[in-house]
Amino acid sequence: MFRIATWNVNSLRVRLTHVLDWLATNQPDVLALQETKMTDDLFPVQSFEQLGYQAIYSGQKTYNGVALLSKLPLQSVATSFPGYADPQKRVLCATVKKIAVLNLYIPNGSEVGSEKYQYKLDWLSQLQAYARQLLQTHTHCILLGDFNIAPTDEDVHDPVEWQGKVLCSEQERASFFNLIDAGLKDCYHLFPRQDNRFSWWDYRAAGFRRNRGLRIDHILADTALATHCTSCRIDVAPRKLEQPSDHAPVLAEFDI
DNA sequence: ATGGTAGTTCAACTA
Repeated sequence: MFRIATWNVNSLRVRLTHVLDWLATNQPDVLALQETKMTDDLFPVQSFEQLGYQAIYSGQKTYNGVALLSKLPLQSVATSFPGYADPQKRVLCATVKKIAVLNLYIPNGSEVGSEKYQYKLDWLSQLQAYARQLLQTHTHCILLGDFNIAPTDEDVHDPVEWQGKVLCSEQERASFFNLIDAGLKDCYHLFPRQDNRFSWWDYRAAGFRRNRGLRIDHILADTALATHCTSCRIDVAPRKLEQPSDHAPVLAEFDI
């Protein structure tokens, strides 16, 4: 059995006890974190070691930052797409059990047509190339993280309100399905959909209380590995705690 | 038509 999860924690400093509690309860083999918002010298390595997790991380001050926590040995780490120099720390790749695990914090994009949106599209085209490379060079691949893309209207609380907006625009969605077409499955879709189950809710305007959410955090597995997936669920429990992240963790299980 | 909150950092930015 292999259990892997993703969680945008929106500051690991603030969310450390939430993450430690969640690890202790759910016992994933691997947890991918996004938006750690801390430099590597401040990463709380020992807190995770005490729970039996090795940590690798690529962080920066104030923004972004990704990490992988693992009970199993991690190998061949990469912290960027080859040939794409990005000062923003959004990528962390390692192999676990001969699976290439790619932890992603895809840019938000701010607003359709903005400079940040163009950066997102450029970044996504870099991801396309790297994902294809990984799929060719590794028997198994898992891409997971905060994709900042709601793939279809089913993933949006109010598709009319969100139509054409960032996270839902045609170009972003096309890029997501282009990635799927490279040979990946959205593990969430391998099981009956939990109605109106989202992974992110805006802190503003009581987004969570009103379930005004989007499903933008994903776990994708290569088609062969996907046949071994036995569950994939969004865990909203941590979103109900005091001082929660605006994202909920997503957890998938494989019988390998 | 554009606010609402949260985190980092301490005025303004990102989400």
